[in-house]
Amino acid sequence: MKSVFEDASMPKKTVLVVDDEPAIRDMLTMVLEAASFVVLEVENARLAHAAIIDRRPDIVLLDWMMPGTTGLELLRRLKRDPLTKNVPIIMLTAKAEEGGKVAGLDSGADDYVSKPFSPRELVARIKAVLRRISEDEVKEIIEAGSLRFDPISHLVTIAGEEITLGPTEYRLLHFFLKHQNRVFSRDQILDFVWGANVYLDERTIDVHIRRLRKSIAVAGCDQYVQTVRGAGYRFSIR
Amino acid sequence: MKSVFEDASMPKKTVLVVDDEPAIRDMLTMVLEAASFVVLEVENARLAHAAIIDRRPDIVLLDWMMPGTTGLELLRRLKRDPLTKNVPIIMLTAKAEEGGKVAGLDSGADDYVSKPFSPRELVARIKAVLRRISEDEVKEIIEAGSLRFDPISHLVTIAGEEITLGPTEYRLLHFFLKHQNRVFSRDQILDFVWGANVYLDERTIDVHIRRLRKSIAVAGCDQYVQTVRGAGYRFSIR
DNA sequence: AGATTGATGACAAAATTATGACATTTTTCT
DNA sequence: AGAAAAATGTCATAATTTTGTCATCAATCT
Repeated sequence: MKSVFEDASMPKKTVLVVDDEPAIRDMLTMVLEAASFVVLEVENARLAHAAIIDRRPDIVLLDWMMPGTTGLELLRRLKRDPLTKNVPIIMLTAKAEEGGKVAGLDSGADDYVSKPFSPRELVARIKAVLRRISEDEVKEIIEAGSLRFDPISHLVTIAGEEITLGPTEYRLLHFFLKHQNRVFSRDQILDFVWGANVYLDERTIDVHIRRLRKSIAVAGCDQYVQTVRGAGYRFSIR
Repeated sequence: MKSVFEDASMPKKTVLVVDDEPAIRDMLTMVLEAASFVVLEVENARLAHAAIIDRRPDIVLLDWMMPGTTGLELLRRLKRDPLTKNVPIIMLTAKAEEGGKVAGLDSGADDYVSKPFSPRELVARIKAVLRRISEDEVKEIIEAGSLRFDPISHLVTIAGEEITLGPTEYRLLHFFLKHQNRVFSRDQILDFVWGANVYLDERTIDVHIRRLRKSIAVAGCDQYVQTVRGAGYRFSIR
């Protein structure tokens, strides 16, 4: 499966690079432009905030360590502002410090890449985040058997009957519906539904699977959520 | 910049170094071990072939210029043999000759590094190849007779009917399907399906063979799993 | 026939998944 | 803001499956 971003007909995505060191900005710009992104550079948090509102980048690469307002501070500010809180952000950190990692993700970063990183890895992460985001933007009704999923009205029905789902179960079901007839390991499910770098006990997935099954256990729809021993779970109407 | 990937939790990858010059082998070994690879060394093509089958390295570094069978020749041979053709290979060449480069890649090398190279570059290339390989690993639908094996949905069907397999039988069948019409000793099967350095009673293989046969005993598919007395087992639809 | 090698059924231990309960955290409502 | 309700992540425990070995029987070879 080729990445959607390699499609020349597709408008290029814009990345905002926020880093105080010109050398690093240059490096990132080179890498990202080679990967067909449009790159914007700013050197501090204030300019970053302005650029995000002004230029509406598709994603922001934010350096953790910056003089003045730190990346973390900016991250929090951005996530608080309704105008900017939907812009995906990838944090760049010098070291994989556990503390920083957790703090950053808790504050809403979509992913986290520690320096030094390989260009290939960075680009892959960016694309992964963008893919996740753009997938969520697809609002089309999905039907599977007697189950009907309507992302627009945020309504799930089985044989006409409305079903109530918690936020997580809703996302989980949406994910499954978008990728039917395919096994996913718990790891993958975690990545896609919860987001990268979320550390949860693998067993927690089981619990959510159970909750989802319970919720859609009407007309036997819970059978669509299938356990594949030793591999993970699969959604299939057969 | 420091080394990029240092994940102690990952099982170490094994690199086979094929080069006739001891000095170069030593150098490579040092570099690779520093990067947490397990290194195997051999000095010629014949030994290389044996080592690949025997030790199953995750990747091979192959010198272009060698007395006797050249690297290119070995590369072609490896890519022709179904048993070895999936092992990723990086060619090492003395100079970046355009011609050689093209020939090597055309013959199936996964990447190409020209000497002299920086240790960091070499390690980066190796990791890049390993990542690429593991990403698009074996998710191809395989059909044999009325049997259909779909790794994507993790589904095995015979004449349309779904078959249930335990994890081990599933892997065993997958292995057989990828290497049809070829006898494997129990030792080899153990290595391929259970993984190297796993000690199990040889008779256990028999039991799993039987379980696999029983599971696919629909439309006579169990006959595909053939006993080769004194040698091992073979999967063949004839 | 005697010796080897493979096939099978039975088991108990090990591994994996399902579930119900609970403490917290987040959201919603008043 | 404060109370009430909903949602979440973890556990401990139960329910299922899977797996490695054995003991025994069958087939093949010398």
